[in-house]
Amino acid sequence: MIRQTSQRMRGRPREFDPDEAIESAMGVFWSTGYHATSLPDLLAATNLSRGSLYAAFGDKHGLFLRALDRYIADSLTRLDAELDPRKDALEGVRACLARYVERTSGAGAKRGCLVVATAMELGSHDAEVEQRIRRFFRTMETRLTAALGRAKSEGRLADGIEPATVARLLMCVLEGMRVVSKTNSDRSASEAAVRILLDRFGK
Amino acid sequence: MIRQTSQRMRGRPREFDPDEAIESAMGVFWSTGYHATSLPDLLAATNLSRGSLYAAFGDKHGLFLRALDRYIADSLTRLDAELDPRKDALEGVRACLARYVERTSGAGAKRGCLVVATAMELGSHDAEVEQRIRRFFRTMETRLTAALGRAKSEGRLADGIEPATVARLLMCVLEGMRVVSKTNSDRSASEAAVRILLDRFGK
DNA sequence: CTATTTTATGACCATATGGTCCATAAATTG
DNA sequence: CAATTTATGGACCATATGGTCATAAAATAG
Repeated sequence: MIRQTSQRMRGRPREFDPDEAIESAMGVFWSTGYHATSLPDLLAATNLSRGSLYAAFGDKHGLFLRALDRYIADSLTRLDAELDPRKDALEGVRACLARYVERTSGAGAKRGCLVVATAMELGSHDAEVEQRIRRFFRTMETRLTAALGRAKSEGRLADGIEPATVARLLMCVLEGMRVVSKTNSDRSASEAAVRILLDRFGK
Repeated sequence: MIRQTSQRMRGRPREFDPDEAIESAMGVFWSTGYHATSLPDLLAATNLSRGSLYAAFGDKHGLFLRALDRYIADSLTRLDAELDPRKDALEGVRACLARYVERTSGAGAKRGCLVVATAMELGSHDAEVEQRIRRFFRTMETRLTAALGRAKSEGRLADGIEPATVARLLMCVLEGMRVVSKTNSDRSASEAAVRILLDRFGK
């Protein structure tokens, strides 16, 4: 079933790129949600026939998991770039907040976030999904805590501010922005809300 | 179709209480989501036959709207009680935050929030739903702004803190808690996050 | 070349879906 | 009582659903 694309294999070669298919499927699930996405939707987006899709990914759920994994990996890659230990820690956190403001403003805002949508739609009904979401949130919170810990050791955090506590607060703020922006993508309000946080917790 | 239960009507009287049916339907939509809830699910929860349900509520979507309206009304009732102008404003905000911490902790946390789930699942695909969610968020933010405005005029807010900005921040924090708590209902983390906010913005 | 292995295609399937309809029951009115 | 109005339950319907399978096509091995 799984094969190395780099090496010459026996049978008829695959005519599509599985990564591209996952990327396309991710887009549909992202804008439409899991249950509201039908097989025909996925076939149209990926340009696959039913048989090919099932042979490659097992079923709709399997494909969804792959798409979710890709979305999460992309998110963490961006987060890692921003919170790179070689860069200024507080500046990294600031960049991260700025990105969320950016993503939840204007036209693209209404698309929301695949992780948040999935957490709400399947969170407590699908163990495989739940585990992935939990792990993602935990990882993100851990990275934020680490960055804030560095900021603190550099004396850049206001007195009495605990990195872990602020990290949890930021998690709520960031994921909350994705919810609120579904019906209100006013950029300046988000910017002000984020600025007030940095003003009060940094120094 | 719509009739006054208080007044005597001509034909056979209804054998069920529509409000109870809406309440039951709300429960199912709340734990299961819109698309994942089937007609049989709703019939079982409400103890109605198909005919009765369709006669009373039009269709699944109509019933959902009624359930959503009820959920929103309940939420705003609680919010109003907490932010009652006759009570201490900052204390009211504190109570509101405490209630969200409560709701997102322990066993019941994983049920999430019907508004947040709906915003993510149907937000940008269903105009009637979107309007309701937008209005709810707008109302909630307005009430928080008003309460914070009162707190400020009583000198209970830290210097340079804008009520509208904090209200938006609180919106994100509160709705974000509902997302994060789907996979992590650790109470103490939420408590600490909320406390840090009150410590820094109140006085 | 033939045999083998793998993929692609789309017809096909069983079932679940939301929604409609109607015969019957039950209550009210005159 | 008869007539009227409404509610009920469930049979029924068209369609959409996720999923399977037989066959054809393309590549390699010998």
